Amino acid sequence: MGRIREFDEEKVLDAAMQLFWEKGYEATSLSDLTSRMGIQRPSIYSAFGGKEELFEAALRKYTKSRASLIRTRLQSNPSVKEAFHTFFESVVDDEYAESPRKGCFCINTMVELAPHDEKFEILTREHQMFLAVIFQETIERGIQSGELESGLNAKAVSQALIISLIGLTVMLKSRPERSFIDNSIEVTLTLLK
Amino acid sequence: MGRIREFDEEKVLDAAMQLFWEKGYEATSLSDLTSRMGIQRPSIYSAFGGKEELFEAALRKYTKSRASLIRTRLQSNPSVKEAFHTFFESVVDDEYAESPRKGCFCINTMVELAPHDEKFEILTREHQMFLAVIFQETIERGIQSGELESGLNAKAVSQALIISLIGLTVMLKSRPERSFIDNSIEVTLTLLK
DNA sequence: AAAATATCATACTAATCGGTATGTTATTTA
DNA sequence: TAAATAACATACCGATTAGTATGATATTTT
Repeated sequence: MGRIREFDEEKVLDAAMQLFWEKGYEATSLSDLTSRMGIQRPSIYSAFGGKEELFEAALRKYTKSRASLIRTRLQSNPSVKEAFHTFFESVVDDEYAESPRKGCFCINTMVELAPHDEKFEILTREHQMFLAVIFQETIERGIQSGELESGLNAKAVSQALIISLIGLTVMLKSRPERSFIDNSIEVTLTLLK
Repeated sequence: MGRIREFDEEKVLDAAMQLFWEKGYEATSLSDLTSRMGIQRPSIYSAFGGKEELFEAALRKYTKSRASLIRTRLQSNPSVKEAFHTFFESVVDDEYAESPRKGCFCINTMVELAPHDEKFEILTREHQMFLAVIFQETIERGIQSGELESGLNAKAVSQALIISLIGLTVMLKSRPERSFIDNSIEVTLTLLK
């Protein structure tokens, strides 16, 4: 078997994820990566293949954990309206607390790589579709509990909320006044009737 | 005065704009620029200053023309609801026709540069604020004509629509099914009551 | 213990990056 | 027409890029 690996693959992948998330693909160099991951260049290549494969692995790790976090947050509140409101505001709070504003790794990738690389086009689209399903299930729960109108188009509304969430996340990068964001959330969530 | 400039500054700036719009700042090299602009490297530096200044000039040109286009489109329809619907769908149509999907130059910059460069944070934010005002004026026109309810919060709704437009534009880069987008627009525009 | 194997760190590669120095050509001013 | 000026094209700069060859080190298998 030979010498045993000295670094924790999950830990260094996590470090790479943070870096790619913050700076994007092109602007992150292998030197940046080696210093942040704490391992040497050839170790990256033997463990992950190359810069692009490492990026893909980091993105997959991100989307997986992100989807599970969102599902958990939405399920943790019996009121669907409150659940969405709390969730949207928590996204905003988290982002306002951060500098620089990293936004969402998947959305960043959608903008930077999806138009030029089908692999990332598919990966990012499927993540958004997955989130849309989580939203839809949550809305359907609200309809069944009687909190939301039975005539509500759960699918269409969930898709509109996904679009709004993306827009919010992107807009936050330009550091708008908080009222702009809060107004938008307030108005958009009136779609949950 | 010396020798006269052989290239049209507006034309080469337009070529640079197209390139930055399509590939972003980092992924666009000086070699890409010289071949697309049809001028030599030192000409870029003497006319614009450098890569970053050229990028900023290109972005300013973009935001200026974009805002004026949007204003025109929204004003061209006496019905405010129809105006927004037609406008949103035209954005989608334009993007579906394009390959690769360039999206919005300002939004791309918001994602790539705004978090790391205050100059672009401000520039992109102010463009969105400007668009929000155009939206608001349009909504207020609808209220005055009686097409929209007088109780409508024009400012808040316009901000929500800006957020949705951003989300739409970004989401389109992952080539989602058209129904996803159309559902979102349909639902979101019910905010115009 | 010896052979095999896989990870490690160092140093290197060719290519490309943004930016510039240099000398020539064209135009204006005096 | 001569001097001054500015754009032109070519060729170059040091720095950095992603990726790799090499040899030493550590662990497993035989």
